[in-house]
Order: sequence, then structure tokens, then C-alpha cells
Amino acid sequence: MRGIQAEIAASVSTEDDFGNLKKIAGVDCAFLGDRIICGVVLLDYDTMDVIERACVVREIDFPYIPTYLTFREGKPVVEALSKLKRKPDLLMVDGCGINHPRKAGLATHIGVVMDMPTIGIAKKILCGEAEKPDVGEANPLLYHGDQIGWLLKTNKRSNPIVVAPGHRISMDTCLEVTRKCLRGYKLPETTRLAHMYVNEIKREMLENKL
DNA sequence: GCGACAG
DNA sequence: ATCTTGTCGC
Repeated sequence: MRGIQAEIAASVSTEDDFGNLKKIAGVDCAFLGDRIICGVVLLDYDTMDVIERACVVREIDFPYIPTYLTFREGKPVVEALSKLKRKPDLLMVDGCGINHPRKAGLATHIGVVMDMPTIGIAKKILCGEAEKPDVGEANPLLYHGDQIGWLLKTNKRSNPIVVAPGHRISMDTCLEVTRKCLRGYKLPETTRLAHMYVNEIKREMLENKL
């Protein structure tokens, strides 16, 4: 698995490589027993209105091991993505991007494999350090002396979130795009709506006792 | 050897 | 991530 991550890291690009952002998507996963529910929400980049949603339910086939999240959620994410009729110009993933010990977080892995621009949005730091940002501000997340992402304080009441390039996007642009997706909550709409979506599906599954 | 550790 | 009620603060 480390060999695979080394290949991913060798293919990552942190250069902006995409045209005008019209459609942006967010993905997230929920768990129920031995199954994983993965959902994608496609949004209009300017209005943050929902355009389309898609999801898949799979059997969990890998445990949660820090730095190896890709091997647990990667396939379901790709499958949910492929179910979308319209494809996003950029994807925001719940997890790390290049802010990973081996520069191969879930967002980066998905970006390289699907060859699409991605941004990683995490609620906790996996590696690196950063000063606590003031409301609305972002401080660089440093690792071994290099910047690998940002610690962004999106509002007064919430703990800061971690923003980092996944693939085909720069350090500055990933922060700019993330900020444009904020609507007063801790998380950008992409990630927030994807999270609500998978929990909505999970709730329905429980009600139907499936 | 000990502690940290995305979801 | 998940379990799980009330409760403190803006």
C-alpha cells in the first residue's frame, strides 16, 4: 500500500489545472453495521444550489487505519462519482490531500486516479502544525518546514478546519475556492451537504430495517 | 520505547 | 466514523 501511495505522490500536481468552475461536488461517507454509505452532491458553484446527487452502499472491506483511509473509502467514492450524470469541474473530499505523511491523502488519491481537480477538507490535523487562526483567517499548516495546507477558522463558534490541495490545484487556489463555498457554517456547502445526504440515506435504511 | 493519528 | 441528552454560549 505504501508503494501505491508512492506512485500517487509521484503523480500529484499542485498547479492550477482547470477552466471556469461551473459545477463543484462534495463527497462523504457514513457507516451502518458492516456497510459504508457513500454519497456525492453536485452543486452550482455560483449559487451553491443542488444540481444532482448520487450514492452507493457497499460492504466494508478494509479497517480504518490512519494514513490508509483511501483503501477503505476510495472505491465507494469512485463508484458514487461515476453514477453522476453530470461531472463536476472540481471535487471536494472529506479527508486529506497532500497534507499526508506520504503526500497521498484520500483527496489526492481520488484526484490522481480520476484525473480531476480535488481539494481535501478535514476536521482534524493528520500531520503538520499550525497556529490557531482568528475568525475568518487561515494560517499555513507546516510539515518538515514546508506548507502542506491551511488551518481555516470558518466562523466564531467552530474549531478550524484543514484545507489542502488534493490534485491539479494550487495552495492558494484551494483556499480561495473553499472560502467561496462557505455559507456561515463550519464546513463548505459541498462537504456539509454531502454529509447531510449520506446521513439522510442512513436514516431511511434504519427506518426500513435494512 | 512512547505518543499521535483524516474518517 | 459511531453511540448519545442535555446543556453552555452566541
